[in-house]
Amino acid sequence: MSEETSPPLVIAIDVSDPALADRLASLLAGVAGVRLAAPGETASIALVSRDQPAGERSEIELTPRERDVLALMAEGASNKAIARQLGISVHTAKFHVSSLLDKLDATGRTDAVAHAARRGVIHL
Amino acid sequence: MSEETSPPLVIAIDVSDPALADRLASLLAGVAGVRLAAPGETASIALVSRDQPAGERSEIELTPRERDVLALMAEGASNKAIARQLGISVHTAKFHVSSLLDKLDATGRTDAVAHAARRGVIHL
DNA sequence: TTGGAAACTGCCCGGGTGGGCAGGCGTCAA
DNA sequence: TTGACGCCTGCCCACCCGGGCAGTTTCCAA
Repeated sequence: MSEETSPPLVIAIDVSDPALADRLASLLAGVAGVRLAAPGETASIALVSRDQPAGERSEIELTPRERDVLALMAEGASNKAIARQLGISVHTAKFHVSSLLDKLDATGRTDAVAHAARRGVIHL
Repeated sequence: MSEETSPPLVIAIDVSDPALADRLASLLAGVAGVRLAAPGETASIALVSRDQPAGERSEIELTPRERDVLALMAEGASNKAIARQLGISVHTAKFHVSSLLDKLDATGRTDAVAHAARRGVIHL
């Protein structure tokens, strides 16, 4: 073979804005070692849009501790598990969870991680 | 290039595999019109990993009813709420939830929607 | 110094959750 | 016909969850 150091990266463009998608496509077209995925092809890497609709930059303000708790919640951790892994009491874990539900405008922990994921606060 | 027709695209690399992330970074470094986001900077576009762990292309098989229940779970609905909206008993709702926990290999409903989202079974 | 925010802990309690048990029905393929 | 499967229902029970109450400490800014 012609000694490929590594197989070309297959990249999918998953951007709703057509103009931006087009621009990305032409930019990547000239890059060696990269190939754009055919429609329907399973790519290993994707280019995705990351900004909120521009009016909704609702950077929900979470404290460091709340982020810790939120991350564990997204792993399905119970209050007891959160407490153990963070070295705090169950009561404190519940305290943080309660704040999270409040800030994320959620009715329960499942709703909370779903909201957080939707708003880009966490990445699943 | 007499003039910049548009500002450079700020791209974030959000890939867990360090080697792959590195490769992407060096590939993109030489592309005109593209700039890599600084750590913490809010990028408009992100490169994300898209493939399952390669052995686990597990198109998890859910029954139609299970998809209904899963969608409601992702909205934070309780078993009672699921039952009411689907016109079934709470027991049946619990039955479907239980099947979902099993199929999604989750420890609880929060874990279930997180897993489903990660595996692309649902979109948040 | 005073105040506020973050983080932490405790107790109580109604309701939700998850697991186990034991069934029912209709459909569809072997 | 017999089985498998999806879908449905019921009861029991230990445990978890979320909300309310009240309190502590530390740290930082006004």
